Amino acid sequence: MRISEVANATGLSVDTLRFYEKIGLIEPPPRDDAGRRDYGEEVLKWIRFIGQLNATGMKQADRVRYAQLRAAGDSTLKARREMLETHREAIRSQLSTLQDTLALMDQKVNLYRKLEREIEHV
Amino acid sequence: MRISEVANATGLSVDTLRFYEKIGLIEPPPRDDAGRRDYGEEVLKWIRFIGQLNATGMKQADRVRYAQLRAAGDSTLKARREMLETHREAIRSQLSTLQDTLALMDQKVNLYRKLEREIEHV
DNA sequence: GCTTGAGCTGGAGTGCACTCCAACTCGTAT
DNA sequence: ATACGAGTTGGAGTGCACTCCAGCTCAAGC
Repeated sequence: MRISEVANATGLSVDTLRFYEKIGLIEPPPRDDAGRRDYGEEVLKWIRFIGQLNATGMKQADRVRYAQLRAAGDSTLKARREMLETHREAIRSQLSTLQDTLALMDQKVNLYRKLEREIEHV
Repeated sequence: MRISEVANATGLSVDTLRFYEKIGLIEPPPRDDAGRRDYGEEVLKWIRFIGQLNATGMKQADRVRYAQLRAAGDSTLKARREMLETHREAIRSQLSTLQDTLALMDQKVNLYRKLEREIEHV
């Protein structure tokens, strides 16, 4: 796959893909005869995964660290698991913040509706 | 209340409080005889609220817009309610991303534990 | 009356995560 | 043969949300 195809398939820009490679978040893919990046299919799964880590608030430095552990092979399984467990806790705490705030939004929206009706009736 | 007390009570820094005032997120409080900011208690509630909007991903520009509507009084009730409803939807979508990713973390952690055991037994 | 500490202002600096640019090389279509 | 589009590099620029700084004033304690 060429870089533009990966961009299309993932929603990342071509520039972001090269940037991710530069910082070590994506393994440098092999090149074709013209020197162009030639990605394998498996990169799509990886990009989706780091996208999920991103969307759930993992810092870039940590994603890079995870990527490097992954690239280093089986000896880093424990370290990777520990990172995921830490992130899992971060997600749990975000979930509870979001749930609290969702309840607050519901409450405020109802209050505002009520106030809007009262003002209308003046 | 003086600015350092507000900082202490909210966890924001003194600089951030002044910055929030500069961009219109906090109403300029009255000053004492020496020209120092003299905050009322109600600012704490407001800061906690904007902190929740922040923690749930509302952009600064939108929080400022909400603050300005609030400062403008009752005629903006509808606009504020609509902002909160929009944000409520954003929260719902974040919740589902987080839940999906939490499930994925659980799955991966279990897989990693399994692999660690297998490698240990070699 | 002098030091210390908190607060003040306007403006510069920081860190993160991209995003864009100039100047170049290839491969394909006309 | 040439024009065009997609790709390449190294490096500069952007936007967000703070964070820090210099140089100042003021109030309270010794």
